[in-house]
Amino acid sequence: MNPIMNISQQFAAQQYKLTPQREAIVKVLLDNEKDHLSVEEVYMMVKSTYPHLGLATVYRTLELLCELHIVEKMNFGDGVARYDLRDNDHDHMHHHLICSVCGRLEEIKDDWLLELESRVEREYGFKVTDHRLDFKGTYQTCNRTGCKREKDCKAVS
Amino acid sequence: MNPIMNISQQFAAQQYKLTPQREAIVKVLLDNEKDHLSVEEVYMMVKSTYPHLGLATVYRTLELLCELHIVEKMNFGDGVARYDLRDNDHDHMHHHLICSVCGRLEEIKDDWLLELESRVEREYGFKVTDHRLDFKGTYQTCNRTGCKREKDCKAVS
DNA sequence: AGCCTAATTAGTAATGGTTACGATATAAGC
DNA sequence: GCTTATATCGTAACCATTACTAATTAGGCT
Repeated sequence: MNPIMNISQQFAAQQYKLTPQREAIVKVLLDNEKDHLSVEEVYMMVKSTYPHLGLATVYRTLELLCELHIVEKMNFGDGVARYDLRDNDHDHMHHHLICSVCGRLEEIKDDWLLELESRVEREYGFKVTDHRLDFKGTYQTCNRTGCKREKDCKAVS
Repeated sequence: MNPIMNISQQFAAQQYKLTPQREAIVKVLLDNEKDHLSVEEVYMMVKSTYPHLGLATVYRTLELLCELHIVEKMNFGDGVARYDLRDNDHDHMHHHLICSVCGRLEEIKDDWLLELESRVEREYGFKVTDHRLDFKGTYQTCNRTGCKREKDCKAVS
């Protein structure tokens, strides 16, 4: 099914109105589904096709999309929240590689933690509903020189 | 070795001065090593034994401790940075359980990811230097009723 | 097609965590 | 003790986010 139709139906089903602003924002997310856009980035991109748009609307819409499980809000320690479209099938299951050299952020669309989650349940009596797994490091193709300490310390892991 | 002596040596080794303020802050961290204190929490606790203390000093000191690898800065999505003492032996290796019901945050002092890290290196050409693994869910002892959606959406995962 | 009304938006002010800054104080080496 | 680079204090500035108000609009109803 056309993803925008799908999302539009989810809006209607919960009595949310599908305004042109919301539609434009969703379209930007779909066009950039590989990225993890910040609010400011989404704002800028939507502005180019819909110049009359308030920043607060972007905040409100992304929060709404989060509530509808259409996007996931996350924080990579650069001081801004970022949003990622959720897969219908894999739900919350993906991990990240964050390169200290080039800053690239790659997504691994796999769930490697099923084994560990059952172990947590067994050993700690803790039923996992969601998880987060990020790896920080460097790509072998990114030959690095010098010390990266400062950059790493400013960020929150 | 006395941990405060150890840290004091690390300060000296890098020509940082061991001021009473810094010592008081480190002492609070050592006294609460199970917790993940926020800046404000550290500030309050140090104030009780060292009333004449500026908030900015706490920020600066915690950043310094992070630079020296004595603490780790992290973000659990509640809007404030939190700091955790690093083990000398296990370095960055620990995971978290975060309970949606009671808000409890438990640390797992184990490294379950060595296998996955070598897999990342093999399959993605990515050399891991650090990682983060958090599980969200509920303790079986926390019987829950109702919907938790809203709370989860406000937070960043 | 044209109302009605609750939902939505724009614009901006307020908030709150964090950082920057200038003047004062102080730890450590001589 | 004196010197000086370093650290502290208090506060103002900063910036992402949220709250608020008046004006607009989508969608249901006739």
